Amino acid sequence: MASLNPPRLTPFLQKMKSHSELSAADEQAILALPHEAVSLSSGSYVFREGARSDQCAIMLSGFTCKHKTLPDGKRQIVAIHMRGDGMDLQNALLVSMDYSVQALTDVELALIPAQAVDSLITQSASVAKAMWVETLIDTSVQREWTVNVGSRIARSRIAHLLCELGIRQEAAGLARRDKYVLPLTQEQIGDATGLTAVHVNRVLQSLAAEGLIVRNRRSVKLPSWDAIAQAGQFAPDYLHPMRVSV
Amino acid sequence: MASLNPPRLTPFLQKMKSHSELSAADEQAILALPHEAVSLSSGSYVFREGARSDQCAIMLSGFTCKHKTLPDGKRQIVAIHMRGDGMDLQNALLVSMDYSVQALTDVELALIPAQAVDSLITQSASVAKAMWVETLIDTSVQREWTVNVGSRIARSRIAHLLCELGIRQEAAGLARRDKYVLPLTQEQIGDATGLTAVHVNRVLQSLAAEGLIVRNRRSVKLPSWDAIAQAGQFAPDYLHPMRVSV
DNA sequence: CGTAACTTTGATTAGTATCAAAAATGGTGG
DNA sequence: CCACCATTTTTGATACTAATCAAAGTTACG
Repeated sequence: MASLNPPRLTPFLQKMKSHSELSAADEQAILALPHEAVSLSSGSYVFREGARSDQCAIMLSGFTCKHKTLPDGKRQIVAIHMRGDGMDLQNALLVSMDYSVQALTDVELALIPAQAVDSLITQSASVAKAMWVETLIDTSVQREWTVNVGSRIARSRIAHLLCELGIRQEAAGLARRDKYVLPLTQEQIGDATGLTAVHVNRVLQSLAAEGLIVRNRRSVKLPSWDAIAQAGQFAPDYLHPMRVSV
Repeated sequence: MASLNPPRLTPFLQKMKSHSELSAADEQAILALPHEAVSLSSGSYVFREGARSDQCAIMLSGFTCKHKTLPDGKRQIVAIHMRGDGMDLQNALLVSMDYSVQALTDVELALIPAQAVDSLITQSASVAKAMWVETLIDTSVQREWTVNVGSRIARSRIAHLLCELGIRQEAAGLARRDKYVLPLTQEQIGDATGLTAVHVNRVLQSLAAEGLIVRNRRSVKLPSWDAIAQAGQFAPDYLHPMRVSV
């Protein structure tokens, strides 16, 4: 189960270290967390709404999203996860999940027994704090998503999402903020921004016409960061200590 | 500064105990947190966007909201707080705030030096976990707010908000879920749901005409819980271990 | 009692959803 | 490597929800 060579959890550790001080012992303990590496193909579910899980998941590669489905069939994507992100750390402590996690691309992730996380944070106060900070940042990002879908017009919502994905991919060492692989279909962009796929398509075309984005298959270029950031009212503070290091 | 008689932090402790096991020593330690009780009048600010604070706040009475202001002047309320809620516990660990906290009514709150919270969680792993759970629940609520403004029509958004406020006031021992004081103006309901005050007014009138709500000054009655819950697609699971105990 | 804040009403417009279908793309098996 | 099928993107026409603008009532409050 555990596998230390190569240390799979390194991306997660890096992210933790970007905002928290960890001792060498803490780092070792995190890397030594027992886990199972799992590969899933695009579209498959990591967790399903309402299920109970005793595992925490950490993204190793690819992209997943968290989404909730409404009685009328609508579906809202509430978060996107990429390399280094921990998902459902709360399974270490909580209850049943009120959302699903689905693979947006082929993904690899590490599944950690929730109990192992629980005992680690019991042992180490600094790891516990670091995990807490992870959650605090998640909350902060979630607040900004609420703002995005609640207060911005379609054009800004989409621009904002594109900026966030750029910054986060850059922070994760996956790409440059102004040129990256967009892991979402237009339908999914709609689910994340509270718009229909048709309208997303029209907005993307208009952004392209203005030269704010250049689309090429599944990748986007953002020729002028300032321009797209302004269109999206994007201010990266809410991503917090997610330092950009490329 | 500290004041143990009467123990002001009891509502907060109760909320923590509703989801986490705490030893007698932990309970004492929480109640003994040094703090200053502060009264603010409606409209005044507890924290301001961008400021840095070295204090955590706990609601003792009244209502506050968290909101973010956009460059175009729009404002999105992203959370509402009431008795027992801890706000900005993250100040124990983090950085600058990317939102403001404003009193919706006259409020009393306890201000705790962030450093005191930090040292408490360093000492007690179980308190640290309980604080973490608080944050996890906040995130869960925030996800549901994202869904609310992102995926629901106006009528459902408002109904959902009314249900949440009812359940939470009931859980906090402030009122019954089906009859409580609504601490928001229609403008503020609009800011929380991503609608204009004018439209909120019209939707409230239509909900009243259907008999789903009965308005009387600042209080609401919800004659049929099932009906309003259905209108709002309200499923309380996202509030998690917030047990209802009246 | 007077004023500011809040709620309500009416008329019009703008933004986005909806519906339907065609075009393009991507992956798969023969 | 091509043909085929499913998925995704694109286009067009229309409907509708909610925003906007403006102003009149109403309520709360000092």
